[in-house]
Amino acid sequence: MASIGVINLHDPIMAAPSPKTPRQNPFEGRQVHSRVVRSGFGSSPFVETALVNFYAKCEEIGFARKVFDEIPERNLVAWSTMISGYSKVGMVNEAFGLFREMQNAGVVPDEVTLVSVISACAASGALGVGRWVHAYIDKHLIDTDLELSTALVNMYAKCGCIEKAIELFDAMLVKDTKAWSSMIVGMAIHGLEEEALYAFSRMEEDKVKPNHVTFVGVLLACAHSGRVLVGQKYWSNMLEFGIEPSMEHYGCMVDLLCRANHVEEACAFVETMPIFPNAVIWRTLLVACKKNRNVDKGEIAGTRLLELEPDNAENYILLSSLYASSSQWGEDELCEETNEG
DNA sequence: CTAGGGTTAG
Repeated sequence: MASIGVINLHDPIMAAPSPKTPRQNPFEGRQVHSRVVRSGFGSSPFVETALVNFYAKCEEIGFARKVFDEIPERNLVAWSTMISGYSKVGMVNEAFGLFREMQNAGVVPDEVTLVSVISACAASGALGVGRWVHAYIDKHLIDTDLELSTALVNMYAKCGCIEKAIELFDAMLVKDTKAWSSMIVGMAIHGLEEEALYAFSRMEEDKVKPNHVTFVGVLLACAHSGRVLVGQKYWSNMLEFGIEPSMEHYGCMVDLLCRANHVEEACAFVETMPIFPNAVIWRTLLVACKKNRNVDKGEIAGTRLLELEPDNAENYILLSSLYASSSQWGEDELCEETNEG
């Protein structure tokens, strides 16, 4: 009997620096896949499912499906893996379709399967499906563990039912970082800024450590409610936690400063970014510059924006309205101004 | 005991 030594860690292929996630190295994974098939381990349900999962995580969803389709006896875990893969890459219709196929095949979903289905509902705003799954959970007495509860809270929040999300969240006995984050982000996107910030303070009292997603919610709440100083305080707080700001965090801060009409400060803040600002950041700045009639800064933002998204017609309209807003058009000036450009 | 799950700005 061949040992697992077929996959030899001293082999040149396997000895390459190990990536943090499979996503970063689909190439090596395919080498392993090839070896798996040749070594005869391909018929193990564990190996088959791991391969489906691997390809899905590499966003090679077509390969994942191919391996899945070739599994002779698909069990619950195999179905769940494929549904999860579709859900994660945003192919929600495929996720729903496969969930239906799975039930038609007589495979009964468990809480792990339903987390992926609920997550697909949240991503697509499919409240009807989400409610159906929730009813299914209640009817079949499926264990609503931490992950499933969090998925439900997130789904209701994303689908506009913030009261339902809060109700479920309050009923949870154990809440971890992801549960709190879902709730805080949900409150923030629903304009419940006070509640979001209060939830954050309760989270601290409960000694649950916030992460980068938690701070997206907190900063969002500050931006939406115009709390510039509070937002800046949380920004420092985030850095103290050793959380490296991501594009989303910078986006929230730019939004925070721009909404408060601190345009110059927002521009200066963007200058300090160690990562290249994306189109959302430049667009936020451009809109603020337009509103504050700051053509100089607006032009810079507009130029960067057009470099990043030359095919987005909206950007050209924004930039033209920047010039329009600054020229203070009156009846007499109209001709002069238009002749200039 | 080994294969599947939740949170991220506009």
